Amino acid sequence: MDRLLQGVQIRINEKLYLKDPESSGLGKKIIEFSIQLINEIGFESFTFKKLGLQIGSNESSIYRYFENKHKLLLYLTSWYWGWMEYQLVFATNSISNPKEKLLKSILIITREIKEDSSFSHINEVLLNKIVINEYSKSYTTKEVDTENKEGFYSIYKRLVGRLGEMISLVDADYQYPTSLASTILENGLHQHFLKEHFPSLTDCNNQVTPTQFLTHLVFNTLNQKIDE
Amino acid sequence: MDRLLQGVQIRINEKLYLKDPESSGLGKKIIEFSIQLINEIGFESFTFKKLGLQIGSNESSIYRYFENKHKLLLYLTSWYWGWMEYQLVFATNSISNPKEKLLKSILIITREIKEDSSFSHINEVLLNKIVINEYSKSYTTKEVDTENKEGFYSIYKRLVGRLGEMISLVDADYQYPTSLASTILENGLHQHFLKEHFPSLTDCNNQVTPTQFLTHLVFNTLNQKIDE
DNA sequence: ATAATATGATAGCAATACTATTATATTTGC
DNA sequence: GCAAATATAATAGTATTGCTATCATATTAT
Repeated sequence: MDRLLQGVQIRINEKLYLKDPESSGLGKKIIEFSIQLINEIGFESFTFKKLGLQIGSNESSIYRYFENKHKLLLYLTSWYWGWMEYQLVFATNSISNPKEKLLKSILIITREIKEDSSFSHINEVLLNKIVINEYSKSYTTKEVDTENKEGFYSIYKRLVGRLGEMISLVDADYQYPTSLASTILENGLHQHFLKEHFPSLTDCNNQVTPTQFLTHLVFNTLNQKIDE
Repeated sequence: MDRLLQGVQIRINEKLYLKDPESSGLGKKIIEFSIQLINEIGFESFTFKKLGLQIGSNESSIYRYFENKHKLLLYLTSWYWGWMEYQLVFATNSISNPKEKLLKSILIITREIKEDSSFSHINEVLLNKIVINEYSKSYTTKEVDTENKEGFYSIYKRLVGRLGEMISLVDADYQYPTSLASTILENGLHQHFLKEHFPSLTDCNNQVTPTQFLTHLVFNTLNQKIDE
């Protein structure tokens, strides 16, 4: 994974930024340290002023890259889903058996990110935590419908689409492939969240992973055995 | 349902308010109109000042009932889950067949609330929409662990517990009853959200309900046929 | 009628979420 | 290597938010 990604750039909707953060040192610092700071203090308390302080830069300079922190969150999460999509396609491309392919996809999507692939200034371990804790805030706003039209969620939607297709390839008669796909994505995050903050609301723990739960759920729903 | 509920009060954690909103006319107005206003403008834009304006009351008076809008949201959503629990217990109490009981429970939990039971100042149709759109904000905060210890989520947790037990009664060997229960609760809301804002991410629509999707999911997962 | 309590009005304060302006670096193009 | 262009920094300012405090005026209870 590592080496290969160095040549790949994840394409983010251009309307999410005023100036491409990948185009300068300051831009990259904004991305790198916003991930750290959001993790530390949470998205609500996070401000451009505090970020400026952290990176020894000025609030006004950050505003030249992003209109506001909401757009920054959309940028970060889009990057995450783009990265996820890349991993998914890369790892499953060569698999022809539909069941095996779906199995692998569920693993990639629902596993915990434990090591930074360190191909860039983006720490995927921390970004994964941000997505677990804050992703829902990016779409539970009054502006969601206009922002959806602007294409701010298109990478995520594409990912759900890919997963839905894989489900249909395993069972063409299954009636809810898209709902099941979105459930895997969303519940994958949610079980990780519960494991951390509400252990009494999940069976996942250090022994049992969200991947196991969801793999069992999906394959039983599709009336398939997991044969290897 | 209607008549009976008039004699029942939903018990909310006392730490969520400074003064019980059920204890006065102003308190009830706060609840009634906060539900309306949050629905109209969204939780982010909602402020006590705006609410005061709506009910012809003063910002400072509202602060005598609730410390802040976050506590108010916790109050409203706790009420919702308490109401849901009441409906669940009431409707399934007399059912002895475990499968039938679970089937009914899934229906109650995942159905759309279409009519106001109008036994009080609380509009359940609007409150259901708030829960769909804003519930995740009540727990995706940096304070979630302390607030959890204070018992602010206890009603929701009890509800997941009840559902998990019902699942185990259908299939005692199933390994993930609690995760499945929390998935039903959470994904029930999420599919409704997707139906409204991201129709391409769900198979649910005017013909297909989240209830159908989740019923199929749960019973297949438990390797059960839905026999009636 | 008086005392207690609830509500309303007003003021004020620190932080947020910006925008605007001007000054100073840094980069680039010739 | 220098001027011009561009990027960043510093400072100031504004409306709004999220409160707290104080005092005045209703309302209710005894």
